[in-house]
Amino acid sequence: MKTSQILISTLREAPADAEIASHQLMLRAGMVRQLASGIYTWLPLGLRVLRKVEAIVREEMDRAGAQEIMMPAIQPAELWQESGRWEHYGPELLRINDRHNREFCFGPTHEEIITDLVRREIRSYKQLPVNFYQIQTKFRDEVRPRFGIMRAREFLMKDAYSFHLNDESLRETYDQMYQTYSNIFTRVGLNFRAVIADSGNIGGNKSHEFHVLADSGEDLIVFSDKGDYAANMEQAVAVKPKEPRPEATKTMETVATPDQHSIEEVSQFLNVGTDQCLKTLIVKSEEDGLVALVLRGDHELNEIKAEKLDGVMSPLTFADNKDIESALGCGVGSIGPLNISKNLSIPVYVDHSAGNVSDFVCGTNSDGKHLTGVNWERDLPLPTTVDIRNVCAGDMAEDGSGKLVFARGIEVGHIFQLGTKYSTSMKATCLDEQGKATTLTMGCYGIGVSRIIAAAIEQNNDDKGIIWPAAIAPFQLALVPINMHKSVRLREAVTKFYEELQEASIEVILDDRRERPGVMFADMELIGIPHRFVFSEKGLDSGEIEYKARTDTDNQNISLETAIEFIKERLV
RNA sequence: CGGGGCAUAGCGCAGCCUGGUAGCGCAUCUGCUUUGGGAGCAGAGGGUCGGGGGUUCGAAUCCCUCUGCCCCGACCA
Repeated sequence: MKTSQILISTLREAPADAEIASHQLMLRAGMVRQLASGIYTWLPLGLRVLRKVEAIVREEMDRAGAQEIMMPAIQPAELWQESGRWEHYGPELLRINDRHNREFCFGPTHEEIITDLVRREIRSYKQLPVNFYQIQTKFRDEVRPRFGIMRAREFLMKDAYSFHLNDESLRETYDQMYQTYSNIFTRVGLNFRAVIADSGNIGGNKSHEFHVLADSGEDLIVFSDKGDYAANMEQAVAVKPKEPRPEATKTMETVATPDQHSIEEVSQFLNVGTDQCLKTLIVKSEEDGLVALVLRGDHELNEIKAEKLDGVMSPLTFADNKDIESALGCGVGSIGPLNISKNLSIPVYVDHSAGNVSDFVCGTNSDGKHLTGVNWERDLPLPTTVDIRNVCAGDMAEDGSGKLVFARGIEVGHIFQLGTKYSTSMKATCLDEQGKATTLTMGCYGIGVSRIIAAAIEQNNDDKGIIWPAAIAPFQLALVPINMHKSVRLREAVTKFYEELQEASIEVILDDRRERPGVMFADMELIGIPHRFVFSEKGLDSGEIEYKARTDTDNQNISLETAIEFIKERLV
């Protein structure tokens, strides 16, 4: 390809809207252009990258025995009503009506469609297991699209759905997909990590997210500094403290704490650590009542964990000030666990760590005073403790292999053992060996194909621009001739070399624009081509051309004779 | 959904406070010169100042309204 044949639309300055590196560079390098919030056009260069990623995903999925299909982007409401998600999915689901005023949606995911297909087409256990996938445009009307292609509303996704007669078969395919995903992200050239993820509401199911590690990542992931344990923040288990609770040494006293509300204020006022204070959060229960959650003052509530507790409303909803005033007779800053279950008969859940503090400070359920020297079991009963907090850096990993460290990640893949959630509601069955109708069990596996590109740039860029991993670069090699228009000899030598490279199936882009060298260098670096040859009159005299990898700091001269061999070695 | 900000040429911005026929840099086009890290000179084109309404002799500028885009937040006891 020559630059005269492909749109090179580079920008010297980043558009003011773009914040993070990948967004700025994709715009500056002419990979994408925004049409509306979260909706992008892919320009020729960007599309070449997208197709590369797609090809890798497709190859690995095919290798794993999955079958490619393509389902409609527009889906009828009936199927979503059948699964129950027409009501539950919320405003992220873009709903549309056709000319007959029938209801449809633009697919944010395809469980309903594939389940409908499979219940019609798959009759016998002999056809199982089966794994269908597609690479297709999705639309999710995100609360807040941001960071360009990273969190777009319209985006390209690979989604796969497997169907099985039993859980054992599901686990096999799940493990295979885990391996396939690792292969894909390794081939793309990403530094990634698989982490344990939220397994949803269906018990016993497993889920892993694949995260590309990057400081700009929206997700917080934690992993063991020594072992294999890795999880996302929502899911990371805060283990129960091993050491026993210290003995009580103080007597319980009520102290005046005028106008001290937050944990910070109270701990400073009383000159005790925040880890010696307990905070009591009041959330709504399923039956329109209240539930108390008790945490150490220095710990954060994990809402995902909390909303799974018996009786707690899901999604987690904090009680508002009015409810608290009327139920407890005090402001939010003065709540304490003492007598709360006895007097108000609301359930109390105590976090493991909070249950392990002695001589603690807490609210009294009346404004202007707090209790000090409070101790579990002596002053109030300690219920069975639960895990309802976010882990902290330095906590012990769940598998005991080491201490937890934090990193930021960009979620590029998610695999999930769905179970029978959709096959039950949509009655997807097939006949087993005994000729009996059996509900299928299901797995689903997603990859954010377009997001991979943003993630790759986040991990690979410098002040000059993008540095593509070789596997997804739009071109492998840039040919930059200097003053080609002034020298017939140079033009002929470059053209001959270019044709030889094409013969050798090397993906080369020849910069045949009549630009000054600096412009061509800057553009090829911004676009992120991994390798570069420079041709000049001077070099031809000695039969040499200049080579520089995108990541090199210096040029090296190599013989034109051996240049093709030279580059071939570097492209393997 | 709540809060904040922005909207002037393809991109980046100034002008607005204090109303008087719209400007800078880059990019684009033409010519000449130049040619190893985003060239120089000369010239040219390109704007319903996001839309609508109002005030005024006169609105990019003041007022109202709508729309779009960006950012932050949605863990507080």
